[in-house]
Amino acid sequence: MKYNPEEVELKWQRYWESEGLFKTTEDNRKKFYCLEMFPYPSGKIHMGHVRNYAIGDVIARYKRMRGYNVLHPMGWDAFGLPAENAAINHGVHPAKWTYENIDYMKKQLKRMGLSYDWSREVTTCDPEYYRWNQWFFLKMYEMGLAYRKSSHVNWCPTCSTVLANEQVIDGACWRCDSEVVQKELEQWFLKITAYADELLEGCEKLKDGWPEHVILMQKNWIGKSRGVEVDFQIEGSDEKIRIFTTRPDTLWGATFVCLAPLHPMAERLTEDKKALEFIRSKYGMAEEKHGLFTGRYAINPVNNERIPIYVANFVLMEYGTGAIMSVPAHDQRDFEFAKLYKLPIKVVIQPEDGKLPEPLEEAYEDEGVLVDSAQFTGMSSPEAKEAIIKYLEEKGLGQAKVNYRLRDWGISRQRYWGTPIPIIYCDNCGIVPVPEKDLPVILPRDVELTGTGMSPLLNAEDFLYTNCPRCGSRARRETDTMDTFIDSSWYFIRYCSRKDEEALDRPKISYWMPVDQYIGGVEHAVLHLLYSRFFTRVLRDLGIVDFDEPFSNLLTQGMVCKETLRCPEHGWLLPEEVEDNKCKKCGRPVEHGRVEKMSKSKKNVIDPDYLIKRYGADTSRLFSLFAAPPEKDLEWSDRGIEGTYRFINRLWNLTLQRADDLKRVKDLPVKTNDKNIHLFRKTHQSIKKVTTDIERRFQFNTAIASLMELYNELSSFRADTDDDLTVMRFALKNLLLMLSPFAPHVAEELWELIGEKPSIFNQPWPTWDEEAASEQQIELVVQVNGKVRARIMIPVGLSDTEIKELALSDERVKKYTDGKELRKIIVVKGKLINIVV
RNA sequence: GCCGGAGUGGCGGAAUUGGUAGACGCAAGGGACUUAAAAUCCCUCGGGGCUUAGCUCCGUGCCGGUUCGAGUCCGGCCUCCGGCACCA
Repeated sequence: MKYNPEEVELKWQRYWESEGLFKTTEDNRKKFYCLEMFPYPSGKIHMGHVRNYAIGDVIARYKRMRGYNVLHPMGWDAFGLPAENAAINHGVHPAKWTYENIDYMKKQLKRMGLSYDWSREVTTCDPEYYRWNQWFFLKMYEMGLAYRKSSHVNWCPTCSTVLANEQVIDGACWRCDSEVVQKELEQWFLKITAYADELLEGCEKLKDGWPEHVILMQKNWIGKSRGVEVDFQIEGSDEKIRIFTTRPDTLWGATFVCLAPLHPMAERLTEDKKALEFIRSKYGMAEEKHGLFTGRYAINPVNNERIPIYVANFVLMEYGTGAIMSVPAHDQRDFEFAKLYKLPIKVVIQPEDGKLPEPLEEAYEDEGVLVDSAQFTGMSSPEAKEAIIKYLEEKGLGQAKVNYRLRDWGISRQRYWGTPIPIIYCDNCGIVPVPEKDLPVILPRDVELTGTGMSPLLNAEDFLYTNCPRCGSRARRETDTMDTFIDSSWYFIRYCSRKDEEALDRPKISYWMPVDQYIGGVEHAVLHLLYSRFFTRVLRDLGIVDFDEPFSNLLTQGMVCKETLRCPEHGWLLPEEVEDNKCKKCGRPVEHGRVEKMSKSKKNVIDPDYLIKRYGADTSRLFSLFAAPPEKDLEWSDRGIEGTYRFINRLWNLTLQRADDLKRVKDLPVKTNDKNIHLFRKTHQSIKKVTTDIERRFQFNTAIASLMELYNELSSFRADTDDDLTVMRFALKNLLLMLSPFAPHVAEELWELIGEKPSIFNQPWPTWDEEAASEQQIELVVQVNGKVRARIMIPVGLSDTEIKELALSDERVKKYTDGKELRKIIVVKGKLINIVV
């Protein structure tokens, strides 16, 4: 019988479903929560999903066999802009588009044979899901964590809508390419900065379970820095300018003060409003520096020097106090600004070894020794920082201060396809939160999506107008919807109970949470993970959860990449548009580009549907796990998947050939002999290798390699006696057990074929016997002066002296040692001996 | 610019704490089977040299160091990939 993946896979998928094998409930076993980042239902799954979910499924199935009660859910990150664009471009309602995509993608995931408990499926655009977004928002509003503030946003004048930062490409709108302007708009914010320090400190707890670089990115994003705020008196005024600096050791080198263009004092101090307007228009443009002298001076509080006050486009209003002291000698930005406007540059830090050149060619930003700094002259930078902060505090001139680069999270979106923000604006009562009993505030279906105006909800009158919950008079609803990152900030908690159960079931949450293993792309290393960590802490403060960190372990998988093909005339090409290395359309030679992340625009994609049809789910999964370790990028290879397919076929054919014999014989124990002991030992070695490879950072590629080795041993084994067959049965059973998390369907089928009862997933993971795995003889490597000169087989357990004697008496070794003085002999147990002459 | 990560055969990748570099797979070459092809199976497979059943030298981006011994540790460079990018 020929291996027919589709037949085998559908058979077992039906079996698993009818047995309810992956339905999970709480019990007294040790739990394991295995979670993969849920997809956006964009239409079809792509190879990145295949890889992500294959990795997660191996872990879930493996942990299950190790006796854990495994929670392995799946759902849909279903709100978002593409649905709205589909509506605008193709006239299909976002809801219809989204739910149809979900249907299709769910079929695809089921066809992959993933071990999900679908009864917990989450769909974020479902009112029963997003009502909780609204509930959390109301709670945060009560806690003072949600507030409304006017802020500057990216605005596309052509589309007349707000753009997220990632939708601004080189200062232009991603959709229509027109120049993006800054506009002031009232927006809702969540006070994530209230948790800045906690989120930073929490990184320590993640050290064991998260990749170092992700923790680092989180830390950088939070960006804690210690410094001091200092007041500079404005000459001829009672007012002071408060600046923030992390370099109080350079205070004596300040030669001017700069205000952010939007600093309230910039307006007051500047006469030339036109010039100020110009500087404001250059705000945030990193390429060029622009400044405007206000005509006023400030007094440096430490030396009473009179220094000019500028407005500068590079000074950020959002960070620190929105004003800085400028020390051009020791800050490159200030240096460039000083050069541009011919301002003095005053050196107050000298490097420990040597002297700075005069004139300076660039700022000296490193630490050093203070000069020309009154009583602090001669101190080192770190020591001076402390001393000067103390001095400023004592004199009442300044105060130590910690700043974060993390900003509060702006969650308002002028879009339709998202969670309505549950707020009502009443002319009498002002901002009124929607009462909890009125949740969910349902997103109306019947709206017109044109893509050019403001939020379509502004035209949905039934939605827009309501009565004020406080005074009953006619009032308006908030028409902005929430950032979709809200949806994904707590979905892992919703999975803890089934769809038809209570959403925030505390005992269930405390049983399953935190997530033991989270798996997803590194593109979410900052935002999604940070927001989830923030939400978890808010939920903790609400008494809903009893832990701080939602994800104990994180695996960030690499991208799936493929070579790009390009015709000089027709652009990117699909493989089938190429023949004999030439473009089919024009016959020009094809350029083989770099190996890049698969993307539709570059046409270097592989369609999972095609793969599964051609090779089956098992081969597709196995290859994506074998081709590279999970956290590294995976390079697609057509030949590679053929090889994986051949492996499964070989295993299939071998099992079928011997199935009758193997069914006939008993399981172990058996008396091993010189011939079959190799296979017996190899099996134990393989169990050890595969288990440690999975346990130790999920090295599935090498685990699969050892399964192939075991297969190779098995296929070259000639079973002559029943004892031989028993050993063979033992080897094959273990091979199938170990293969089952990787290629579940074929493992299940072959398991049944050799007379075992399904399901293989109710079997425990095999264990190895250290003694049975150890070799009787080892190959000893003999080095002379570090070079390999001989390899000799020796029995295990010899003493160092015996090993030395054996090594020194070897002819090949003698050649190098004869007549020479032995200086030192190093013996590495069980491996190697190095003779130094 | 700053902060990370990586660089190993023709290719994807192995190599546990410093201890046999190249596991496993792919490609390639040779052979068996076949009327033939595909599929399958077997053998070879980092490079050079020699007196070629063997022996020997070189070899993990480059230069240096530590060590009996370095792909692995240390210092300095080069290239590629990712993140942040005026955060004072």
